[in-house]
Order: sequence, then structure tokens, then C-alpha cells
Amino acid sequence: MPALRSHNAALVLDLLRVAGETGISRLELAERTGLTPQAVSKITARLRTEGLATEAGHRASTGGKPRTVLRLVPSAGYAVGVHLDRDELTTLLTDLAGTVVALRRRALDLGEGAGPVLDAVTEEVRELLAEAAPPGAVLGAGVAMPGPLDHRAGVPGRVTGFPAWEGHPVREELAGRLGLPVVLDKDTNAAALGLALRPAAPDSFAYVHLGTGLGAGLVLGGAPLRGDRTGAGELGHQTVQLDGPPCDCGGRGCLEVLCLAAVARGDTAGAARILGAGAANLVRLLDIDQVLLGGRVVLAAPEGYAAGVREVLAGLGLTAPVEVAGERDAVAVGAAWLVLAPVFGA
Amino acid sequence: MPALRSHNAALVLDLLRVAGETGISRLELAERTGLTPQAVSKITARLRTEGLATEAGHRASTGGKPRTVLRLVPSAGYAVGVHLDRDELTTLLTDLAGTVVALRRRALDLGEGAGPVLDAVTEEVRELLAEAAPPGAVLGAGVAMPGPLDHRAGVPGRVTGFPAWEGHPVREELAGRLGLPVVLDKDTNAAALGLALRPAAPDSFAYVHLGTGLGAGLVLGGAPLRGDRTGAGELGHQTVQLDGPPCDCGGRGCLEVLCLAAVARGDTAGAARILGAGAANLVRLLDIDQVLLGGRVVLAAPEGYAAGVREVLAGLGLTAPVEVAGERDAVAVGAAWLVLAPVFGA
DNA sequence: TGCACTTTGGCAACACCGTTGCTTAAGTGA
DNA sequence: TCACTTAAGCAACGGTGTTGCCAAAGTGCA
Repeated sequence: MPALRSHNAALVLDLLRVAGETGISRLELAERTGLTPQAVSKITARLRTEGLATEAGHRASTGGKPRTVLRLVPSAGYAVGVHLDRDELTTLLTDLAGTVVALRRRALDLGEGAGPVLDAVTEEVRELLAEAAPPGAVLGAGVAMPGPLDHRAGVPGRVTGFPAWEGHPVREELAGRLGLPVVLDKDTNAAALGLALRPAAPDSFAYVHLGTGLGAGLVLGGAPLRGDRTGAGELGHQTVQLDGPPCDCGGRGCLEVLCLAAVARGDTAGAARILGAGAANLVRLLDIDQVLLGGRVVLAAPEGYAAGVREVLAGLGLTAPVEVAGERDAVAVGAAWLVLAPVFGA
Repeated sequence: MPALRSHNAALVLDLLRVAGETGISRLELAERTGLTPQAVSKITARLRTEGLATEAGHRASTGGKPRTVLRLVPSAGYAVGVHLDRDELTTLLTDLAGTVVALRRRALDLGEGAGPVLDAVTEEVRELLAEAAPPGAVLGAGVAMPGPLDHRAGVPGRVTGFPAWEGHPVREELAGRLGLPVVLDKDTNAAALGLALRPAAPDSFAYVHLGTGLGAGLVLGGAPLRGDRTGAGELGHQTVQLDGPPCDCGGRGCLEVLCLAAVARGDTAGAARILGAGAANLVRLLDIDQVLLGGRVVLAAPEGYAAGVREVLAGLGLTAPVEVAGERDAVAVGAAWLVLAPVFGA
């Protein structure tokens, strides 16, 4: 039964989150959740005594008592987001609404191995909390890094180019050092989660990340797809040229190799066309609603890539919109959402 | 609250289904569901009075009162499965356990259009029920046909080669004619659903169907992935050769075109290699546990295709097992599961 | 200004579900 | 035969959302 209670509470809380500063009335909550107004009254009363929700003004009357507007209290909880990139460490603090309230960035060499890097992470997070820590509860820390890794165990696999990380109990060690719950996930999954939780996000989409490598975060039916070994989203080694050049992975004609080769020779249009073919494969295979592009290479020429990918999709009669959505800190913000999402039942 | 009740009842019922003729005791049900033994007693008592479950002997004692074995009563409900193939109509009746109790088959030309074909379906189903109809309740009819189509509305789209079907309200019309609830889905989705509900089925797998065309049914986290427009699984038009031969779909180097070309020239090994590349893309992108092959072309040389696909996966270091699993009536049985699955919460 | 009407939201009693504490049933083993 | 073990049912309970009723807070017309 507590499962039911927390489920409905999370449902209400999520609607409050999506409503944002506009707020939402009890009756609207009842309509959206399918609960009776009275049940919503009870649930919101509990949320208010817990400090998670608050009343904030009234709507205009429609001939009777005006509706009371309820809003989420963003300062009721905070989360740390950590992005371990190959050459950079981003650490930030967000409130319950996902708004960034503090951010730190420093250079980093992931190749130094787990020990020194986790020292740096611990130091950064401690300073972040010391400098911006609200008195309220910090719910935990989300950590995003390049895959492969095991999301459930919180342990990296053989990270490409950085074998020293394999098998290191990152989640456990950081949780001990920080005294906080820690969640570990792939960088692309974190980014996709953050994008999936934006208000009005489509139900299903792919976040395609073109940076040092090529990967994707897949969101299907509102939830990120991880797969049993957290391996889902390996877009880089999709074969798109059966007799193409060989790749370190053992295959031929891998999307990543072809795409990065075009980037290397300065052929943005060519790279976009190849990326578009990969995106089209995704749209067709998974019947998704949208393609979101991100990553350093894309951000260097956002319109070029968006237009190129759009053109390929249009040529195949696919109508899924293509947008550039990966802001610079998208992964770190998504990492914080790894901690926040469970609060809202996501 | 009724939602909770039926959810837990479905949970128990599904465990009874998977336990099959072996049966399962109340305490095992309690362990597997996380409910207390007392709650399981109440739920199973209800199921027994409803005729869905029955006591069937006892286990050996382990020093105390022996456990009572409970079993699903397969004859408590029946479902009709209809497979509308391009040139053949298969109609069958299964009990609650999915066991086929009657089957009819006849030639058919899907190109004749919805009217004559639905006449034939109505006739076949009526005769099937007249000949094998148990007095008990027939829960409904599941209908599987080539895509694209809209699962929710129960309406086909522009079926390749048979434009006359587009927009015809198949589900509604058949429901009216048969006086039964009707569910419509793509052939590959139906087959995948049937395979997903087998005891000991992997959590995530792809059913790859090579017949008149090439398609796939994707099962992720135990549930079939349909996508918002029931378009998921469009494996045939994945680009695997960027500069390959053009396809009617507007693309180049589509998997279906290349694979069927190899089949046409009698090159089974080549077709299997190409199919393997497509399967490898699936395994990597979705991190699935297994690849199941089916369809007429595969069934004509099952070991050849299985071995060829296995070889490609092994060469890429992928360990997902490859099996041939699509028996001749897999789609029709899966169609019946479209009706049965909701009973078991699937 | 007064009063009827509409709409919102809380209070109390209720029904339903799973849980807890205890009892009965049905075996084993010395 | 009797102590012990394990399974399953009975009764009382706590917690959830629901229903019926009433108070609060507006609008709009006479």
C-alpha cells in the first residue's frame, strides 16, 4: 500500500513540476491523474506539510469560488550532477525543478585513472556544496561518464581508451566519500533523461551525440532505454556500409568511423548526410517522434547539421522533427536528473 | 483501488500461467510477488471461485504440512487468433494457456481488398467457433497482418502492394460482425508477443522475420515496442549500404533489398551475412539478450541462416544467442496472445 | 445592497485492500 | 504417542481512495 501512496504522490508531484511557475489547481490535478478531487486534496495537504508544495495565488473565477493555484517548492531539495568527460569535469547543483544554482568546471584527464579523478570529483563536489549548499537536503549525486558501464552496479566497463577504469566501483566509492546516494550512468543516457523531463518533451525521441565519439540516448515511452547491460544507444558502431573501412570494433563501415572521417576532412555536409542516415535508421526502427542533436561537433555548426539531417529524413518521407538541443552542460544537468527523476516517479 | 486488486490478481495469474502443468504453491507465489502469504490466499481464493485456478495435488513434505499446488485452469477462457498473410488465412482457437485447440487454414489473396477478405475471416471464425467452441467464454479475437497499421485505432495504413486496405476500420468492423472484442496488430509484433510470453523467454529480444519482406518485432523489458504509430520494427528499410542500390522507399542500400536480392540468386550464405549485419545493429543499438529468426525464407534453411547470423555476431564480439523460433503458425498464435496477454497483466 | 447561484475545497463516514496476530490443519521424526 | 515443523485460514487492524455533506468564496441579477 505504501507503494500506491507514493505512486500517486509522485504523479501529483510530477504534474506540479511540469506546471512550473504557472502552477496548477487541485481540480486540474484530479482530472489529469484520474483521482477524485478529495484524494488530491489529501495528497497535496501531505505534500504541503512536507514542504514540497505550496499555495500560490488564485485563478480568475468562472462564476464560483476561484481555484487555488499550487506550485512545487524548488528549494525543498537539491541534487548534484557530475559530468566526467574525457578532458573536462563539470560539477553542478540543481534544485528540485532542475534549475542550476551553482556550477564548477575544471580540466581533467580521464586517462589518469579512477583514483586521481575521483579525488578531484570529491574535492569539487565538497567545494560546490560548501559554497552553494542550501540548508535543505541534498538528495544525492548523479554521475555521467562515457560508456560502456553498468548502471545498476555503478561500475564502468572497458571505457574506450581508458582501460584503467574497468571494474572500479565508482558508485560505491563516491557514495562513501560524499556520504550521499550516488547514481552512475552513460553520458548520453543522462543527457537524454534531462531532455525527456522537459515540459512538453515528446514521448519518444533519440538524443544523438556527436563529440569525441558518436552515441545516442534513446527515450521510448517517456523512459530512457538502457538495456540489460546499459549498452543501449551504441549508435557509433551501427554498420551503414557493408563493405566500408574496417573499425577497431571488428566491424566494417561503422557510422562513427565514416562520420568522424568526414568531420576530420572538414566536410560538414557529408558528415551531416551520414549522421542523417543513422538518424533515419533510428526513426524507422523505433518509430520515434523527434531527433535531438548535441555534442561538441554539432554545436560547432548547429544549423549545418540540423539542416543536413533534416534533408535526409525528408528525402525518405519521414516527418520527425530534427532539433539541436544539447547545450554545453546538458550531460551534467541530466546527471542531476538521475537523482531527481525518482522523486517524480520517472 | 480496483486497479490495485486486478494488478495483483494478474500478477498471480501470470505466475500460474508460467508455472504451467507443474503448478506453483501459495508460498512460492507470495515470494515471487512480494505479497504476504495471507494476501495470496485471498487472491487465489477469488481466482478459484471465478474458475481461473484450481488446487492440483501436493508437494512432498519438508517436515511439515505439504504445500498445496495451484494450477491455472486453461479451459476458463479462449481466444481466437487470425493471421492475414498475403496469400493465406490462418485462423485458430487457443485456451487460456495459449494451447491451440483448433486450427483452420485456407488460401487467400490480400489484394482482393478488405470487403471480401473480411467476409472470409468472418466465415472462418464462425466455423471455427461452431466446430470447436467450448461452452466457456471466448475473450476476443486478435488479428495480425502486414504493416503499416495503427494498433490503437485498429486500422491498416498503406499496406505495401495492397492500397485498398488503407483506412478501412478493420477492428471495428470485425468486432461488429463477430460480436467479440478485436485487437489488430502487425504480424511481426504478434509473433514477438507470443514468443515473449513463453516461459523462460528473455527479457529483451528481437524477432527477425524474413518472408515476403523483412521486418522485426522488438521486445524490450518484456513488452513489445510498438511506437506511437505502430511503426517500430521497420528493419527492412534500414540503410546498411550508403551508396547501395535505390529502393522504392526513397532510400539506398536498404537491408530488405540487399537481403532479398541474395535470396533470389540462391545465395543463402550471403543473405545470412547481410541479415547478420542487420541483427548485429539491433543487438548493439538496443542491448538485447537474444535474436530469434523466423519467416518462410529462414524456415526453408534454418540452420544455414542461424549459423550465418551467429558468425557475424561472433565476429563482432557479440554474445547474444541466435535461434530459429518462428514456427509456421507463430503469427496466428501470437495474434491470440494479443487477446490473452491483458488477462495476465502483460 | 441583497440574495440566489456556481464553484471550490475540507470534514466525516465508508468500502476495499493488504497486513498482522493467532489458530487450525496436516505432515515428520524420535 | 507426542513434540516439532510447515502450510493455510480467520479475525481484527491500518491505510488508501471514495462518497455524501457542508462551509467558503466568488459572480450576477434584481
